Amino acid sequence: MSNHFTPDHFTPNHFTPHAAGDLNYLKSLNRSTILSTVRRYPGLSRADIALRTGLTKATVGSVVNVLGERGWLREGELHARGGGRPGRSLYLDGEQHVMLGAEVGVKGLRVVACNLLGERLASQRLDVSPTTPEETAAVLARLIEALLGDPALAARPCLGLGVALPGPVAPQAPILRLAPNLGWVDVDFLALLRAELDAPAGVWLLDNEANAAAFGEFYFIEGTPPESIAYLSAGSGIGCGVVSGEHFPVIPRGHQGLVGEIGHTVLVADGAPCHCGNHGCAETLVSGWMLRESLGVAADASLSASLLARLDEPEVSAALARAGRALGLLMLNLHHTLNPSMLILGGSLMRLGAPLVAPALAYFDAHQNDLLRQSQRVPVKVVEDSTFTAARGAAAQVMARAAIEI
Amino acid sequence: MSNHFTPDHFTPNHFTPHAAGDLNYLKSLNRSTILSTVRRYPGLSRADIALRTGLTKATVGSVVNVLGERGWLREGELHARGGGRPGRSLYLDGEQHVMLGAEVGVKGLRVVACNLLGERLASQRLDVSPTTPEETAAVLARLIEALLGDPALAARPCLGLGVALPGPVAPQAPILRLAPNLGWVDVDFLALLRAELDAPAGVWLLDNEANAAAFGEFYFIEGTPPESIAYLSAGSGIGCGVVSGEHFPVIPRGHQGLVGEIGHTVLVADGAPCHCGNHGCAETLVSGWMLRESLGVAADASLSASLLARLDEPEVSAALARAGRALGLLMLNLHHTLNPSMLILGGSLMRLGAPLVAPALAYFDAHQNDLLRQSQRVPVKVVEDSTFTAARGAAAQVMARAAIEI
DNA sequence: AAGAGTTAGTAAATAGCGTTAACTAATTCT
DNA sequence: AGAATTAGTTAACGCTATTTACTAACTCTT
Repeated sequence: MSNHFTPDHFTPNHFTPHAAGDLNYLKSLNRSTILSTVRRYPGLSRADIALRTGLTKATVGSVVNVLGERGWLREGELHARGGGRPGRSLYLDGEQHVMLGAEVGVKGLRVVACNLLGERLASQRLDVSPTTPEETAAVLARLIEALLGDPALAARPCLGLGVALPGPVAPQAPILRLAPNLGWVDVDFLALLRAELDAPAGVWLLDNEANAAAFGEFYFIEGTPPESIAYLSAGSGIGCGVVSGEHFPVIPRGHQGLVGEIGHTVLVADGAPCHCGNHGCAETLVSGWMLRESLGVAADASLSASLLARLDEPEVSAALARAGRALGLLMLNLHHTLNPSMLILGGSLMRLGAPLVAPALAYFDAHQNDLLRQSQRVPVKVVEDSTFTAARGAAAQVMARAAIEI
Repeated sequence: MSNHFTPDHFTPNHFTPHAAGDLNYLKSLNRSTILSTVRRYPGLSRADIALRTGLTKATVGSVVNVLGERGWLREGELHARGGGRPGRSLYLDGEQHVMLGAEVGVKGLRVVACNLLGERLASQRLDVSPTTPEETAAVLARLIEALLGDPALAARPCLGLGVALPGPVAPQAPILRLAPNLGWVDVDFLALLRAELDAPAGVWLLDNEANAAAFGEFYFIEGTPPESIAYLSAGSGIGCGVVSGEHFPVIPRGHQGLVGEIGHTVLVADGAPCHCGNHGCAETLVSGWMLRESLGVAADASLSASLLARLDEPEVSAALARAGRALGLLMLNLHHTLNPSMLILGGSLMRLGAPLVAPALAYFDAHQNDLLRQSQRVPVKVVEDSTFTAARGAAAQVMARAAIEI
């Protein structure tokens, strides 16, 4: 029978049947659904899960017990609802498996190890700008080895490794297409990494930084899960990842992996030249590289620290306000094209804080049109420190994939 | 067991498991997969289908035979490939079932009846501008009754009725949210229609015009099926529908049904006022209503006929060229946000022909950036006459839904 | 304090799915 | 005419979730 879990790297959990299914598919579908129900609603009992998923108590019971034996679920306290026999609450087990996640950013490398709850167990960072893909893979490999040096961590079963890169990834194969801010083109980064590293068994995945971050924020979100989110990543460049799907979150990627490349939507016809070869892109109005160039911040200096120290210069504060309004406009356009039910702002530019973010939110609020006003204001969440967000998101993708391959 | 086929009106064929599945689900999944394989590749044999879907010959054979008995499939000629026993080719049966589709447009009403091949068996049109929702429903009901007056048509089993409207539809319920160009707000059009019409049994669906058109163009496309398409509908307003998914085409709608509302992306910060209550939207640069207003075409006159007759006026040809370039820019932005693998241009503005379309295509070609140049140019198809495109698309959605409910 | 009532969870029997393996059918090639 | 090859069907089989009946564990009532 055809395999629903072929390692299309880009569909770590894309459960939409792209093929027919057999009984194994059904089994895996239901096991994953149960697992995701516990992830989204920690503390449910077997009976609660049966009610929510539509499966019978018998099915849920047997699946839950298997997942318990394999270290994915643990039982917790008894419910106290009154009535009859109390249900036993179920949780993802944070003490067994781990996933590794890594990010290659324009300004540094990040590596994390997470448990099934998305909690960071350990992390490593190196604030150097990547050079060639080969050298970067070697450095990242050493960083991962350092992380796995912790014997407590190395003793846990590892589900795999996810890597996030600052550029679109081909939808058909785990290959970086183009990273304008690194100067990389068509890089098979996982192969380079594999040459340097044996370490984690399991799935190896590659994704765009914004997609990875979006996935992680959606997958491990606390409270009532939203239908979908968009993670707007504002750093050296501007990108955006979208995730939706309750049990099997999907990242739309499009034909060339360009879904959410809103930094290169043209806002000024024949405007200022952009790194991408076009003119008047959103990145020419708001982005790390544009602020750096226009305000003269050295490549090796911290953009946020430099600019926050110069806030009294009218030129600087005006530039940040202008960039903030452009960001607000991008947020509006995002809602008329990808229309998420929640917007998360992240990326290194968020460290600039209110001088950038306040004008963005104000513009966004002030320019809602009739279409948007028809329904409740879409919530916006700001992640001030997203140092490990993309790396953790890559780890989340590993978990999602592993969960359907159990 | 929970029902995977709950009439979420907006997921006529959204087969992504949003719930666990039982054996019925599996059965329906495979039956639909086989059906869609025949739709996409007419003339395959049972053995071909088995190879393509991964199902066994035994399963395919039994399912195909049932679908034949129920009037969905018919057998055709024998293959002539040499080798062993020739396979018998299979086709969707165009002689049995019909689906009805309707469109309420700013300039008129359209109704069609299609067979399973998407062929138009009959149609009706009425070139009047809709007034109130109630009156429009009554007029449309009479039009549908007129269509069903044909006894040959009325004798066929009908799968249902799909209706397309010029505005975003709520993702949770079949309700029109807002049609700026009709002045309608929160209209339950299917209920109004039901009050006037008993006629077709089966599924009743409601969708946005661009989504419906996109669905139909994708569902009934000839030749090698693309992974995804975007249908850019340029009429009184500018909208866009996206469809992807080989066996179970999905229309992303987003939280408020605003996916693809690119006509209201802001391209000029604080630009000209738009019907939507904002300023500087794409529709202020290219749209039927904007051309009408700026070039002084009466509301009851045909926009394309009027302007084509005035092409020698420099003001008119310059305005069309300007609008065309804006359309080209929108096409570019579309590729950096929704990134379809094929772009189809439709809508009433296409009747303007080369004076509008040529500048659009030229701009699109000339401004491809490095990201787009990384891969093959995305094909663009122009539908000159899209009178019945949306109505047929609505009918296609009915078929897709019916196919999983067999 | 004991029993009724209620809900959680388990166990065994059952119906239905796709697969497997063996078959028949229909063509071409030698 | 027979071997080889491919298409399609049939019956037995293993596995799935369900159904039905049961046991377990609590609260509430009397």
